[in-house]
Amino acid sequence: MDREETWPRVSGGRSATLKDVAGAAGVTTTTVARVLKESGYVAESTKARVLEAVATTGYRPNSLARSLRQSRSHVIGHLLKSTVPNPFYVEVARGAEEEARTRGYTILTANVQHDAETERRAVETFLGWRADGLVFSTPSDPANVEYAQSLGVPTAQVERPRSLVGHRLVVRNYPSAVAAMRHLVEFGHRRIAYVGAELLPEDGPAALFGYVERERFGAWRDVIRDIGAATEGLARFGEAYTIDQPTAQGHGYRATQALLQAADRPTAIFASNDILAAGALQAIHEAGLRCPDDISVVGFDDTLAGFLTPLLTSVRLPARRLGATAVRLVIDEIEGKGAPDQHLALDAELVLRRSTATAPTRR
Amino acid sequence: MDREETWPRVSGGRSATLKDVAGAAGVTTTTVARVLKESGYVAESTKARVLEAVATTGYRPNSLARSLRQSRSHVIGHLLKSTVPNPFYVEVARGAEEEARTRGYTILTANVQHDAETERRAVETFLGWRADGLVFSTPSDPANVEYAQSLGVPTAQVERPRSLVGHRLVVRNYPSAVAAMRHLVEFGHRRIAYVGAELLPEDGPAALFGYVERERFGAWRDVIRDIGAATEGLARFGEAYTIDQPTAQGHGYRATQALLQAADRPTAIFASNDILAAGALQAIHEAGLRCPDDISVVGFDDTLAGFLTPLLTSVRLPARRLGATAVRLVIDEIEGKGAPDQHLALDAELVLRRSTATAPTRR
DNA sequence: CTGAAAGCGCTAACAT
DNA sequence: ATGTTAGCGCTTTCAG
Repeated sequence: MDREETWPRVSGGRSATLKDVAGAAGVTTTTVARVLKESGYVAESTKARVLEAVATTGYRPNSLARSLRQSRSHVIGHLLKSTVPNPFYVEVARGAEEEARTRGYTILTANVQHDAETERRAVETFLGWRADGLVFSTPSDPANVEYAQSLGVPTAQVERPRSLVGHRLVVRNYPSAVAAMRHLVEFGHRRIAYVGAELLPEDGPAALFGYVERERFGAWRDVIRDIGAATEGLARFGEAYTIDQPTAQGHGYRATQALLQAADRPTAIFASNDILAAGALQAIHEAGLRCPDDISVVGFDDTLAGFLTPLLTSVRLPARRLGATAVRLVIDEIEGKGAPDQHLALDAELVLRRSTATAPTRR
Repeated sequence: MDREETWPRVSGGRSATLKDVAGAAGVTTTTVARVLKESGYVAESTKARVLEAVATTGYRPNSLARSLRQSRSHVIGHLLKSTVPNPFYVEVARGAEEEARTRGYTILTANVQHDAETERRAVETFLGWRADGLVFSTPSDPANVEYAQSLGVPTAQVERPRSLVGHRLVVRNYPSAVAAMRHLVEFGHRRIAYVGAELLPEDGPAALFGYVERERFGAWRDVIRDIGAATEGLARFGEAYTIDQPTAQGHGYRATQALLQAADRPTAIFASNDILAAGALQAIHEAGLRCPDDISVVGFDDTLAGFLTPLLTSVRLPARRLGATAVRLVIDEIEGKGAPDQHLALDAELVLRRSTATAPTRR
């Protein structure tokens, strides 16, 4: 009587079931279900009694039972290649979760590193939970996508598709990369280096996902050609997403170091992601040069840009929308609306900051 | 006969059940279950037949049905406050998933921003799926932790607990913060500024989670006192985890700007996280000064350190272990091993890089 | 407007 | 060494 507060619960520690609610309200489980789903005719008086019973018993629907009965889990499995530290994927995950929530779905996430085997196990786990759909951001092995798809489970591949089956969502890198290059050209730069990831062959298995690097590099090459400038020795390829743990230095740093030692060094660097650009800034600083006074730098992805010195001009990817759209396509397919195997391209956007400026006059 | 390959499946598109396997093997579901669980006696010959049937039908256990039947989902809900961009939480998530996987559990993740209401909804979702335990990294509202706990669901709070119930995992910030300060002192610094988050009152609701900032600040204050140096005007508090979107500038930048304008400016800055340190480096650069020649900087968390110029000396948090340990404590409690309400503290580690050097001789 | 009954796929106690 | 049976909590006909 004088107890402070008590959580509504069924005695015994187990949580209340429909039956408990029905018992408390003096009706059957069918009626309770009708009230909760707001479907079918229920007398106002019984409805009130049921609602009260729901409150006092602390009833919470059991998603397990519902999913089993309906053969529909309302679960979307999300395989995230969360290359640490990449805020891009965090944003993709957020977009995915928001979209899923508004549509009454739950997202199950698995952080897959670069590994095909871990990815396969994650797919198995998701299918074990009878996930209604799968989102790969991004896939490690096309076989895993095709496996799910062959089982009739809708899939979407985000940013770097590896298979032609299921939905594919890509980023239109080329226009914004061209914009970044033109931005440099407008500042009078003609000697612009490219520091990026290794290009993958246009045919063969890498054809699909290699488009990212090809578009970024293509923009560099095309603009350089347009202005009739030189390219020799100015394109440097290497491992783009990791940095050595002990030295904290990677391809961006080393490539820039090499570029700066050349007799005719570039006045600007176009890096194919922010991690590489960060390395470029470190090398520039160590060489006793200043960005953007001596050399301009643009990055890509806009992940680290706001934290670097100087603030980095970069291209922002539509991460959140990528995640949300992937989930939307998958749910639409699950629910029988919308065409399968859609292929969408989303736009990126150049964000101007402080790392670009007028090219220094010729030494 | 000449079909290339066919995915093992039961006709009709639905996935195979125990019954399908049993039918194919000419036994009952019980026997199949026994073979799959490797428990009880099964004749070698039947075992072989069953295994073959499993393969040809493409049987995959239904976790939904199993969980419902056992009243144990083997699911851990993980509420992640993924303040973008914070690789710390990504690492916590990885640690949690690895531990869960090795113990046969699945992690359900929800990215909760700073929001108590979103967190509450996520808890509801997890409980709807009958999660066996919950990990808060970190909680937004103590009521949500207490709610789960009151329902008999084991919880763990990571890094910044807000409630005294359930397991709590904290980081021992003080010793490594002192180490960072002593490192500066050994380089001859005496005028060391503190740039950090607002301190929270030691009593009241913030007492619990405010320890992080109090320990970091306390280390600064204690070492400064030990060496008998000045503190006036050298501690700057503000919003520590976000930066303005348009200007990409935050407290770290502005506080440092102010410190540098003072007549007797500090020779070193102790920032209470890497985001603040990044801002400090930006301000130092813009003021025409050089780090570490003119001014040294140390950060905390080691999230951005490897990407900054110069490479930042910072304190690394045991993120992965935090996630793994939280999951371990929760699972142990679920399985009835290990004490409830444990309170563990994990150590952090100073990582020396390039942003600290000998103090400049007095101007 | 409400109830009875079957069954989603699995497990576990109890036979045989 | 294998089978029978009941039931986890819910939804969904089908009756009334």
